[in-house]
Amino acid sequence: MDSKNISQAVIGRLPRYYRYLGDLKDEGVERISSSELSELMRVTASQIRQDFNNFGGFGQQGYGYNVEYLYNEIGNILGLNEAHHLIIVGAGNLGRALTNYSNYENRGFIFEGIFDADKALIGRKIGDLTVLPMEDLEDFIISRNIDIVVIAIPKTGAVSVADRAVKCGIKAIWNFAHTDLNVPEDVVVENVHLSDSLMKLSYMLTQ
Amino acid sequence: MDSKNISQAVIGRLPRYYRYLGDLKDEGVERISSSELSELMRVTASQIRQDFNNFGGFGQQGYGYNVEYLYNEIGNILGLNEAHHLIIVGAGNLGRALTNYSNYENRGFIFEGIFDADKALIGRKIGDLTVLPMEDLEDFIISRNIDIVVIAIPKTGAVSVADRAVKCGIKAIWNFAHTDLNVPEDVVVENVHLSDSLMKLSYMLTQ
DNA sequence: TAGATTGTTAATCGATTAACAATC
DNA sequence: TAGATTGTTAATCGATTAACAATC
Repeated sequence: MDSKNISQAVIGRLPRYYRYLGDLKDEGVERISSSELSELMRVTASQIRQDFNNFGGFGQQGYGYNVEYLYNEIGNILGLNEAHHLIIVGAGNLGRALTNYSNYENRGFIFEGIFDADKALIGRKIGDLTVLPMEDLEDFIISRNIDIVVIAIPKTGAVSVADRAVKCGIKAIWNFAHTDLNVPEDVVVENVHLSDSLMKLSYMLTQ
Repeated sequence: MDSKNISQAVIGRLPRYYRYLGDLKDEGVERISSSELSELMRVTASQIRQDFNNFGGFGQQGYGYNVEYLYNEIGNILGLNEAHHLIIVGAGNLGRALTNYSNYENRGFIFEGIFDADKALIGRKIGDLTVLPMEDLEDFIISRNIDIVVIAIPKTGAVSVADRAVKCGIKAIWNFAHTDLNVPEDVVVENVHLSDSLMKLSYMLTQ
């Protein structure tokens, strides 16, 4: 819960810890040592202990870590105890796929609306949501107190949508468009560049 | 084109260089210096030069880099000049979204088939493809010489699909399931764990 | 208490940045 | 030739691993 500067490397590993600890918890495992977890996750035990100690000690000498406690603590560090209000811009296949994330795994993420520029899609039901027109974006963000905007449209429209959302005071963008977004310092951007990922795969194949 | 060990950090940056160079090329820019590119991409010029020099010199003292030449070279390093044959397992929204990647940006990636366990989906058309039943997986991979399997199903089925595909000799897996896959050393796995990405976003929001 | 395992310091390794000689 | 900018070496910084004293 400390706010000293945690490196990106550490943060990037937290969700994976969270995933493994969740699985262990579901299997009814009560305690685990850094060396057991190390073997399971194929990382060094040193790294595990160092990572956890960035946030203060979660373990106990001679015993190890309590799985459920550690799971919850990491969840808190990740902010999963807080509710986040999202909208999706883009009601194509990708946007629709992402609406599923509200259900099971990530209960803290509440998808409040989905938008599209295509007149043919407006009014269509996608799960509990109804596709809204782009003109409603600003009003909706403000009235519903939206934190996070998911950009699931091609790069041509992405920059302008990001700008509009930023002007309304959103705090974060989950960006699936193949472009980088320039936003003010206090707005967080998490990019998912699928084509970059596919290129990395391609690179590894040529080796 | 060198095969000395290139670090993951460098490889991870190549697609981004490729993206920026592609844009510059499209804008008709002929040459660029590391310091100009540095400003554009917000990384250090030193890093750019170091990165490129992992693969031999692409530039010229006093001039900089030729945009088109550099773009093509990085494309070759990434293996984009070679054809890759893919199938998608999972014809849900995510699987459907991914079929689009064959079209525009990544011409080297040829999506040959899409599979699903859901009887209701089998036979349905998705773009040029027809949804095939899971029983056909092995025959299809072998007869069509498939390199890459895209796993776009929930984690419950993912491990067994990966195993079946590996047995047929596929070389790589693009994994969207929320689980790690254990595969032989010579099979490449590129994970896209969307929920991990969302958790990272959540973490950054709490800071 | 003895054994186990953490928390934490120190050592190593690798990646990034700075500097500059080579050269177009 | 002079100016510009790379390629590359050296310095710095940060992340990972190893080691061990603290302690449950």
